[in-house]
Amino acid sequence: MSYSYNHPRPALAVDCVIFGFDHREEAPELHTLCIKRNIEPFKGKWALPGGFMRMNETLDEAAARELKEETGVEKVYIEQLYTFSAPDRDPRERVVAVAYFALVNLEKHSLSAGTDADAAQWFSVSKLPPLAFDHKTIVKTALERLRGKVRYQPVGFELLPDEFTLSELQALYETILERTFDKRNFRKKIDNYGLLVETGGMRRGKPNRAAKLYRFDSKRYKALEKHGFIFEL
Amino acid sequence: MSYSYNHPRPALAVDCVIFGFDHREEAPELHTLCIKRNIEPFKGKWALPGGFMRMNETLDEAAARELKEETGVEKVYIEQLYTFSAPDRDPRERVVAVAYFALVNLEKHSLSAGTDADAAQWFSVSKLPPLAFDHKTIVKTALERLRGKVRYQPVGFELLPDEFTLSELQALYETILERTFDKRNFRKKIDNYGLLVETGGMRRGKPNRAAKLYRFDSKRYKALEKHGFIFEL
DNA sequence: TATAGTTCGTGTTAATTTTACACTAACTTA
DNA sequence: TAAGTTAGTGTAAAATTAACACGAACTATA
Repeated sequence: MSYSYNHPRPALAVDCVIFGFDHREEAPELHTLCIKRNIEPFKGKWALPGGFMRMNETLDEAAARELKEETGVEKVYIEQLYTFSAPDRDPRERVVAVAYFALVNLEKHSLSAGTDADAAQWFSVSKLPPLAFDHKTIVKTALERLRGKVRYQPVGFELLPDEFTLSELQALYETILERTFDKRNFRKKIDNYGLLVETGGMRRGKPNRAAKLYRFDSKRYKALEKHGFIFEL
Repeated sequence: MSYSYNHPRPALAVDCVIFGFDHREEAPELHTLCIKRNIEPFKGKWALPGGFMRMNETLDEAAARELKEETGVEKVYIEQLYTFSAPDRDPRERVVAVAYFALVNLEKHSLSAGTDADAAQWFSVSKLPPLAFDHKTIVKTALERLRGKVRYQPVGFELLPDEFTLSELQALYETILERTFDKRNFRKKIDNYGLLVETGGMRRGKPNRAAKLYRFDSKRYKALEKHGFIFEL
């Protein structure tokens, strides 16, 4: 058994992989929000936002807090990803990191003009800069989890604005899963689940036919989920 | 950013949910291996095997070590499950627990006659005794993960002996997923994947027709997996 | 104000996959 | 040798998925 409360202890940090998606891009991509470190170690390098857990908060709370403190992002979808514990992942001393991943609508959370571009920046996941610590591994793990998750849980909507078009939704799935879908078949499937509601609005502003706007009916999903319904794309 | 290495720190423990399955039972059930605590807190209560991470090992290593030390189980399938951090989950002081789940063949790991039944015992997951700390929550989380995982990754085989019959495999899936499968359809599907190899042996000893023995072809699975193949039940 | 350019929205058919379903074979025990 | 039990096998109907093309609606600009 050997429980003892007097072992030396690692520091315990949380790090957040924040995925953002901008449906307005022509060739949309997943993005991740990185922070430029202003202290050692890895001073000046890009890193995932994060920090140490406090003794009066849970890890979930610590992740949400760091997210807000470092990037202003709050009230978004966030879930625990994995705990990383390579003994040398921090060059100074032992730090175990509990990684989280968050999904945000990049449009809503695009960095305001006044923001110091040196402090925080979105990078497309295919063109990440070198990252501090083992953060590259963390991002990779988060991507794999997102790809797995998106197929059987409707989390993709978290990456879109509240109102979105079916084409935007399709582009999102095509981006994440790196494949294409047939437009009519995709719509048929989404339609059948009955999880989308027309808002009445239209997406205008582009030189082509306007598209209907929908929102995700999360109440209905929760109800269906209880009866064993499984979303699957 | 606010990285600092001088915060107060929680203790960091690992706990293991060990799932075992005995194909010889008439109404087979999933089991979990519990340890009786011989020190405070929760002295005398059942708990998941676990202990503190050491400064020179990873969490994976700590989990494997505790598993072996406390139950003798080694070289089995094990993966990180989730990190639990409720501030009051340990009545003494702050302890964050990284939970793992392991899958073992209960037959191979049944407690040898000499073992002190007071020290370690298998419980069917539907009849768990009260558990120390938040270990009940951990088991519940592990079960959910196992149910989700088993459907799209061939981990079920880890719960069976190296050689098993198709009926045993079917009973395993029916037990975990709490549903039944049609015998012919089940076999057809498994057959199509081409992941089972006849060993030539037969399961004898029961007063009925002997059944062919198979083993899981993990090499073939790994090869297929690389090309995007997804096992799905 | 007409035309070119672009995305939106829609239905049918064939192919594939999934489901439902029942009997004989093989072995053991009495 | 008969009774009891599990092993092993195929086919047809139903449901799901995949393939495929064109008119509608909107904007910009000629």
